[in-house]
Amino acid sequence: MNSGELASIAGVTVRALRHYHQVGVLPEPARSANGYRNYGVQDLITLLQIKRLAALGVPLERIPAALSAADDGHTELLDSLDRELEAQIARLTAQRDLVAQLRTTSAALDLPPELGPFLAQWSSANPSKRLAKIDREQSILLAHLAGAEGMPHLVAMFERLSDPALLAEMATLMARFEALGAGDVAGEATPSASSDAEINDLTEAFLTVIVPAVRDIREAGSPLDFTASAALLAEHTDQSLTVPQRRVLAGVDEKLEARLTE
Amino acid sequence: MNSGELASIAGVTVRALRHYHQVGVLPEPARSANGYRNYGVQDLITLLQIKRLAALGVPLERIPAALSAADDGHTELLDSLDRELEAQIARLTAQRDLVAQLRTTSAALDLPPELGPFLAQWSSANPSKRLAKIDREQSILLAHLAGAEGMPHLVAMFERLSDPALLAEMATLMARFEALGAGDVAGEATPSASSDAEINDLTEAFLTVIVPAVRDIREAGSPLDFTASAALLAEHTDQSLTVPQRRVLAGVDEKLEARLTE
DNA sequence: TTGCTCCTCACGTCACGTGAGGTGGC
DNA sequence: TTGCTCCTCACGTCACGTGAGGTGGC
Repeated sequence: MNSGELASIAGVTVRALRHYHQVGVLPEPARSANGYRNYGVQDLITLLQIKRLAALGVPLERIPAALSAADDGHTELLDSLDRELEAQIARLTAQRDLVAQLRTTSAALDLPPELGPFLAQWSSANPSKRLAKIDREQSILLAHLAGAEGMPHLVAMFERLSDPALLAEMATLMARFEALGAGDVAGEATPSASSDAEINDLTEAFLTVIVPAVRDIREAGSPLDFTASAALLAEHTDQSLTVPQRRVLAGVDEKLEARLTE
Repeated sequence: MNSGELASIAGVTVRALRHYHQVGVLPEPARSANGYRNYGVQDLITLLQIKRLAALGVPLERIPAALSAADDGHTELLDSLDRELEAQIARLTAQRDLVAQLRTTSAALDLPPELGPFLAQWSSANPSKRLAKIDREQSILLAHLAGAEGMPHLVAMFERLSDPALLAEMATLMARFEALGAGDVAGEATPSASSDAEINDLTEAFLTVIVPAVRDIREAGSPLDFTASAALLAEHTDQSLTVPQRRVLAGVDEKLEARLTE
């Protein structure tokens, strides 16, 4: 039997035979005068044994030991294979569940499925692509910073912010916000055309709308604390917003605490 | 943020960052004067997006396209991920079922689980290690040659051969067979001490015991046909048996057909 | 000076797949 | 001479892990 015959009888490729020789699970047979390998039945048997063990998930390296071991000494090997397979299946099943969840909610892939619906809702209420993107990126950051333990609390927060009345009010405010200095993104380049009056007005409007929600969230006693990551979050909004928009945000930030305790 | 900071915030290794740069999913950031990479929040966001898509099973190569695609254009991607995961889980589950089957029957790993119990039974009836090994190897060959379609018929054959009465008779015959020329394995080296009379006696005894079983198997109309592989199977027994043992087998082979039609 | 972080190669992983380039056999 | 099989390198796969060897920063 030469390589081709053995391979086709056993149902493997010739390259696989070579590989088995290389790693030492299948002994090199004698050669014919022309250099062709000359296999015997024993090689076929060994090859079939290799195939069977490999199909069970035994790594090639461990096959020689497994084959020469006493017939009943395989308990340990089978146990470890089973554990390994169980773990792999669990991982893949979790992945598939995630995929299924994303399919049913048809939300963005790059944020946690729990938050997807909120973001979808917000962006449909607020047609600005730019602001929607900022929201999504901010959510990605918040979700990661909150961690798995913080997720339920983050969800609770997002739920409060999705109050229909609040959303309705936010929609008009966001339109005004979007209109603020549209054009000069992330740079002091052109001094904005927006008047200080509009900036102040908008700041106050935001505060009015937001304060009750923030109050509720505070009172819920969420353990979430992003102060350690405030710099990161600030860097993000700074990069993404126009100068007048940043002024509004800064104003809201500055006055929020005072308004909350009023 | 330098590499170490970004990596620890995002929960990846620094080497992973380098890899993402190399394959182009994460842009190279600017460098500080000392050559250190200087990352920003955008890099963190991108990194978190990469982690999330990778966790879904999206290959790195496809991540940039997935991230820049329209939010709702992911149906196709999710479908293919789901199919892929389903197939993988099915494969692993089949493997695990196999492992479980081998654990409960605690049979040899290198033969099909369906045949394991028969071999275990035979080898316990016949304590010769050498003969048991030959049986096992022969079974491995037969199982492969029969293929998946032939397995049920092979099992039926093995079942018939496991008839308790037949096994009891075979046990004593196999002891005599094993005693035949023990010592000169697979070579004409020492002319065997076994008498021609014992060889003839044993041949006849085997025929008497085997003929009814073979008759039943023939009548069952099994579609199995190993004549195409007869040379392979013969090579195997020739290699594994002593000269007098081979004489017995040859005798059985020669006279079997005639006895069947008597 | 010591310890820590950063940097750039570059090989290893696992079981082969896939050419590249060359030589016997019918 | 042509087509087929065999042979030996040797690189590629996928997402990084793991040193090796060298240089700034506190």
